[in-house]
Amino acid sequence: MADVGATGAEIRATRIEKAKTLQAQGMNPYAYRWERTHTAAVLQEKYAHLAAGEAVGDRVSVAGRIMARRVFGKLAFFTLQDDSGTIQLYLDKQTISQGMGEAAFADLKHLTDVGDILGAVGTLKRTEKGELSVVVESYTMLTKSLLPLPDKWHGLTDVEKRYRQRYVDLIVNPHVRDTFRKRALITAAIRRYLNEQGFIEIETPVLQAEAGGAEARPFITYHNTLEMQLYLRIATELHLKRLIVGGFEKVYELGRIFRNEGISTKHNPEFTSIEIYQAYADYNDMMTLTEAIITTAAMEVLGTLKMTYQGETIDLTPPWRRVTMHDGVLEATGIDFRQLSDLAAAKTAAQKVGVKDLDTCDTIGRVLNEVFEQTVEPTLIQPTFVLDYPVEISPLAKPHRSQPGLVERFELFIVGREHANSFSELTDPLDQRQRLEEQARRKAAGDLEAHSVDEDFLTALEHGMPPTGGLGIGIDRLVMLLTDSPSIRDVIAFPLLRPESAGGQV
RNA sequence: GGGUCGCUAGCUCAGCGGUAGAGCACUCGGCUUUUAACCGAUUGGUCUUGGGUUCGAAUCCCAGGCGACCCA
Repeated sequence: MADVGATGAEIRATRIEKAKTLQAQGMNPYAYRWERTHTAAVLQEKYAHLAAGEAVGDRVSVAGRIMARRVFGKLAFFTLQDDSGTIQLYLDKQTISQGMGEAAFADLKHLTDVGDILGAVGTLKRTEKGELSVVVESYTMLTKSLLPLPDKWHGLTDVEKRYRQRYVDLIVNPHVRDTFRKRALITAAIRRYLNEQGFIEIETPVLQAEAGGAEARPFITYHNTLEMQLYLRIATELHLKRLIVGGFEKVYELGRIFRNEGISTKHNPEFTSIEIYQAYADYNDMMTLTEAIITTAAMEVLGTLKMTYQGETIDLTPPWRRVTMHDGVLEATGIDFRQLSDLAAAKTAAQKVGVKDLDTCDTIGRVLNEVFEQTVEPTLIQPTFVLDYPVEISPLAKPHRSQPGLVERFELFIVGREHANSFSELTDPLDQRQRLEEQARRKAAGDLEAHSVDEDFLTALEHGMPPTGGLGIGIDRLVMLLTDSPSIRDVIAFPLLRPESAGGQV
């Protein structure tokens, strides 16, 4: 193995040789199991009291990946990383020779690399420099790594490589593992809270004959035996409502949604939402529930409701501000849409305050929404419920009990982004049919995101759905908020990327 | 969809018309208290792909690929 170079291929070849050498010495470089007594974090805590230079005879067994090697003539220090943290291995020639024979220390120097997964048995001591260490009596190669890890100091920073090779990102960037641990804590805390409140989680179909429940373009797939086109769900709404019709009074589903739309720092084609439906409740109850869920999640991972996101201070302490869409727009622009009854006048007023892209707005309500999105949304940094949306952009929401032309709907905004969407659900089957048929007309006229008519859903409503409050929360955005992550790709383990080999290789 | 920027050694980056560079990693030698260990010696490249301009292209031009950011 003399004269090896340092290209990736050469490093790999060298390591394969090392694995063969280990094998020839009777050590399987791909072991079956390891009996571990302690994780790194448990050791660090249990022996926190050891003073520098102090040693104890307790024999422990650890395992993990070698993240750093500092090798001297007859002494070496390895940093071993496991799921819980890191622990230093103190490897001196004399101790290892006693445990494993004369050649063991030289083998350690020549046959192990950063990246290998090692098991080690030994006693504990805190070195004179203050690092808790396992004084190794014997070690075992558990897995020989063939590929080098990124630069130990700079790590892996290339975002494309981080997403494409997330396993490397996770090995060398500890905060990435933290983010996904927190994501798991958040979803677990939300489920625990809802279960305690008497909600049950029911899984509804991902494959659907009609993709309904939201304004979005679906993914299309094909079932061979049925010989039919199917859609991946764009929402869980219409099936969860069927369950309310069926007599469940508190249901939810936390799961994957698919929308065939653009990719950005805030959008991944598959993402996770939770939708929650509660019989005999309205959107006011849902606001309280939203506050409870998000504060529960925040306390779980942050332990406080006062937090920062990308340098901005956010206070999640309820109750959160509530403002109607009309009042929000009036505040931001001086335009009072309640005084406007003419589409052209509404557009003129909107243009006057710098709102663009009004061409497709064919009703005053849609103009209002456009003005809201462009002038108010980005300013809603602290948690804010925006209430009472135009009926034409809310085809599944119940008409407002006192405001004609509006529905009982709110969206929650934090750091200028939508985090939740909720209605007093529309339960009148005839009104619902009219609204969906209007959507179907828009779809026929070329609106790719318009709702489709789901006849079975309408039939369910005709059997009678109790008054119901519904709520959807975007889990990825919530995790972004609570982990201070700037991009949705930071909270999705394997975000969708175009394959490197795709396209016009000549 | 439009604009801007990026892609050079395993990793992080220089080089911007004249023989392809550094640090870390790798390999070899030395070293029993390191933690970005240190000292010494090597080694490592289809400069994202394809065209073009030029005596000469990593560098300039055109087109493609992949990504990042901003805008829609």
